[in-house]
Amino acid sequence: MPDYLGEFEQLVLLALARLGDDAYGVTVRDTLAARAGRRASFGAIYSTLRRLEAKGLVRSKLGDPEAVRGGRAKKYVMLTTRGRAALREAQAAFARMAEGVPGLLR
Amino acid sequence: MPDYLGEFEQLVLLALARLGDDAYGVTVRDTLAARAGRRASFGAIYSTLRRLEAKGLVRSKLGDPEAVRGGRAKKYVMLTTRGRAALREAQAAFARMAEGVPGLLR
DNA sequence: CTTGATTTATTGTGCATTGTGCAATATATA
DNA sequence: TATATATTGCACAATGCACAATAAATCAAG
Repeated sequence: MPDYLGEFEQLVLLALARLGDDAYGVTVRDTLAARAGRRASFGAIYSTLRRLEAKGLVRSKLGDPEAVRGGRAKKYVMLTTRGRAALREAQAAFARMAEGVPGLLR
Repeated sequence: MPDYLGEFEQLVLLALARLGDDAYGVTVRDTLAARAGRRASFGAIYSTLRRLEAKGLVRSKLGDPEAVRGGRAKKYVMLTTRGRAALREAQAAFARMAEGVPGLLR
């Protein structure tokens, strides 16, 4: 198991951080599309969430079904402490690399 | 060929942007170690550079050998316009995802 | 009411792409 | 021939990705 987060893993973790309590497959996908401009399939998203959970960077909790058509129980996902730390460090590494480099406008 | 840059690809491109004229295998490796804290093998670096060049994100030019022991010609590498644009967009996607999220201190 | 259609949600799976390092090779000076 | 710097050639592991299948809910005939 490597120490580093992949690019898509980082995007998914950022989506979780952003979504807080309302993070599950569909909202993660929508957030990625809306903010990152990234149209990912559910397969991509759920596979990644599964791997992140296996690494202990994310945990999940099954919600209650809702009384609407198709209201199957959602699997809510959230960052663990380790997950938040890993994300922070990965983003910090990018920031250190980009710091002071002209033409990148962060 | 995917549209998106991997995590290590982005780090390497950032190293190139930072190094400017003096980017080749060894300096890229040193920059990654010094700024990102990432100790990558030369195999990792050269493979990635090769793939980035195949995608047209990077170009290279063989330098002149130097009159020092082991002064074999270096292969200098630089970002193409497309490479710089791809890097900028990839970093911007992260920035948009991270924008306004507490606990990430960018 | 009960059975199939429809809707939201997640899982299973296989393959493509990226990440990684070891060993080999190339090319210079000593 | 030895030694130092630099690059290449693999082989394999990890991540990225989407299609199809499955699950679990409500709706709507008949």
